[in-house]
Amino acid sequence: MNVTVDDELWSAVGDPTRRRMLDVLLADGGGTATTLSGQLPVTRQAVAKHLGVLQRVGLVHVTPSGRERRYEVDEAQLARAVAQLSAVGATWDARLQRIKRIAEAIQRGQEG
Amino acid sequence: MNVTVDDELWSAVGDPTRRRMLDVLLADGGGTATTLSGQLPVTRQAVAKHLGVLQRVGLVHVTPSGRERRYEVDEAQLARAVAQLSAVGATWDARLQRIKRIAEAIQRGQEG
DNA sequence: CATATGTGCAACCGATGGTTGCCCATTCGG
DNA sequence: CCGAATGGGCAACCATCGGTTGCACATATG
Repeated sequence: MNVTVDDELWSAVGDPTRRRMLDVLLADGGGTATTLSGQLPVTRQAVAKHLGVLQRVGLVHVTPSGRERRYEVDEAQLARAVAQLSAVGATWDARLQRIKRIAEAIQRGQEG
Repeated sequence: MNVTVDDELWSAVGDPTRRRMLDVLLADGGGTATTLSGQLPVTRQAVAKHLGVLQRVGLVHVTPSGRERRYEVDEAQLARAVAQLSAVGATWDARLQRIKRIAEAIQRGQEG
């Protein structure tokens, strides 16, 4: 019954800036720290740190080319992250449903 | 097409300890800072801070009774949080699907 | 009334997200 | 070929946050 989420993966997508970075990367099909920072309200260095985090958990992979380092989303890993999000959501949903059923049962008992 | 998630609500459920707290609260139907800290690997004070965060975003509400302060999950707000989680998941899913379709189209073009 | 128990508040610590500043590498133009 | 422009890495620094300890305060309870 434990939620048992991979906290690393979750906290990687837990940061708002990182979520937006993933968004931009998905929309543009990849990018560099510099191009990303141009589309986000943070500096290149901040973006670089986030890219490091995303890379460590495998959500992006990097391809050096000349003096650039192009980052792209690892689709399989992002799919895993999505699965975990919905797993937690499903767990809570189930508990809320159960509580609702119990509450209704109690009400029926009091009415009857 | 922006993800437009309520960052406050997301980051509230983004913390692993807070997720576990919500879990315990749902399982037990509520609790105090002291009872919660007994079921979690953190001190009462840490739990109290987290309860403050959860209360500020409306995920729990408190009922003072004597010297105790009993906290319970606000089911409607948790349902909202769940909805947001699945919304982000759905967005990413959709983008991954689109990328997949494009990739297949390119491959067909190269083959043909 | 005295003591045990539940909370709150404050100081402190380490990790993290963010910044600025500087230096190195590669590319590009005269 | 050499110098400027551009992309990137590294380090110092700051604020916030999750966590701790310590202490003071309020309320039950003997």
